[in-house]
Amino acid sequence: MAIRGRPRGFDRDLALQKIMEVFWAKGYEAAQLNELTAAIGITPPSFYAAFGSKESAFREAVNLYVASAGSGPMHALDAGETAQQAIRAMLLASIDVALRAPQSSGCLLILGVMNCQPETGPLYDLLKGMRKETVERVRARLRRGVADGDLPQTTDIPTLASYYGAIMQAISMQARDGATRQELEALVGPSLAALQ
Amino acid sequence: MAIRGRPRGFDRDLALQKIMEVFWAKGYEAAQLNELTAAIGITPPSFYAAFGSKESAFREAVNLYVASAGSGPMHALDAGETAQQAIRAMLLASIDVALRAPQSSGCLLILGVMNCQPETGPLYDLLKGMRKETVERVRARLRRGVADGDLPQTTDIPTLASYYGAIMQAISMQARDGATRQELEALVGPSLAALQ
DNA sequence: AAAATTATGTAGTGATAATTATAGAAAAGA
DNA sequence: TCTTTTCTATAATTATCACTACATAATTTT
Repeated sequence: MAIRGRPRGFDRDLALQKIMEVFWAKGYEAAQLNELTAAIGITPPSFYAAFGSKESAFREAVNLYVASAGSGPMHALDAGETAQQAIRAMLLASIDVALRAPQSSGCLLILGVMNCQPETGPLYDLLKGMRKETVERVRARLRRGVADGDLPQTTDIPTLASYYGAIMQAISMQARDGATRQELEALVGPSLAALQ
Repeated sequence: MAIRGRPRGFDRDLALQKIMEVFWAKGYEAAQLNELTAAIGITPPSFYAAFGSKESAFREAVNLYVASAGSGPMHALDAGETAQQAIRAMLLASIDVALRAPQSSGCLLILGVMNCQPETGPLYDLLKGMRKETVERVRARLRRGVADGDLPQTTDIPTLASYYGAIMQAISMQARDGATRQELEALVGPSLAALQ
C-alpha cells in the first residue's frame, strides 16, 4: 500500500542538507527558525511536521555532518601511513572543513553550540561527547603508531591526543576569526614538532 | 559644591566587578540583565542609569578584566627571562585565568562573545581585536628573544606568535569543556616543542 | 464520489528578555 | 521650607522567536 495523505511538497534529504548548512554557518543558537525554513523554501508547520523541533533537526544535522562534510579529518587519520602522516593529514583536513564552511567558518562539532543559552546544555554535551570521541580515535591511532614503530615507546599518548584535539579546536576558532588558509596551515607545522 | 541629587545606593566599582564576573562566567549573550542586576542587588533602572546599556556595561567589564583578572598572561610574558620561559609562563598563566573563572571557565576575551546573535558583531570584533593585540605582544617578545639569542635567527616569528595565540584559545575552550588543571597543563608541554 | 489521511499557509500564541515611563524617595541649594 | 536634581522601584512596553490552531489543499482507500 502506498503512502496515504497529501505528499510532502519538498525533498526531506535536501532539506536536511540545507538545515545542516545553516546550522554550520551560524551555530545552533544564532540559526533562527525562519532562516531554516527560508533556506528550504517551506513554512514553519511543514518544518515541524518533518523534523519535530529545532533541537531534533539539529541532532539530525549533526549526524549528517559527521557522515558527510565533517568526515574528512577522521578519514585522513585512518588513511595516513605513519602516525605522523596521519596526524598531519587530519589537521590539514580540519583546515579544509573549517574553510569549506558556508559562512562564518569552523567545524560544526566545535562551534555549533557555544552554550550561549542555558537550555542548550544537552546539545552542548552532545557535541562535547563527539569531540571526546575524536580524541579517542586520535589516541587509538597513536597507539598504533607506537606499535608500528613510528613513535617511541615512551610517547605520552593521552597527552598528545588531547593536544591534537585542542589544535583542531584552535583551527576552528581561528577560522571563525577570519584566518586564511595560509594562516591556518602555519599552525600545523609547529604543532607537529611534538611528534619528533 | 557637592554632588546634587539623591546619592547612588550602591558602589559603582563593586557593581562593575560583579558585572565582570557574571559576563566572565556566562558570556555576553547568556548573561541576562536580571542576573546582572541580581548580582549587584539593584533594579534595572539603576543599572541603566549607571551603565547605559548591557553592551556598554560589557565594554567596561572587558576593560576591567584586561586591567585585573585577565592581566596575568601578558604580565608573565613580559616578566620571563628568556623567550622560552616567557611563553611557558604566559601559557601557565592562561591556565590560571581559565580555571579562576567564576563558573563555566575560560578567558573572557576568548569566550565572552561567540557571535551567537547577529547584533553582537561589534562586541565580537572588539574581543577579536584584543586577541590580535595579544598575538602582537607575543610577536614582540619573540623578536626580543631572537635579539637576545634565545631563539635562532631563522625563527618564523609571525607563525609562532599566532600559534601560541591559538594554544591559548584552545586552553580556554578545553577549560570550558571541563578540563582539569592537569589536563590543561598537558597541553603546554607539547606546544613548547616548537621552540626547541 | 465520499471518507480518511497527511501536508501546507496564514496568522496567531506564549514565553522570554532588554529597555523604559511614571511616580516616589533622598539628597543639596536657595 | 521649598525647589531642584538625581536615584530607585513597580510595572509596563516592545521586540524577538520557537512553536501551533485552524482552515484548506492534495493525496489514497473504500
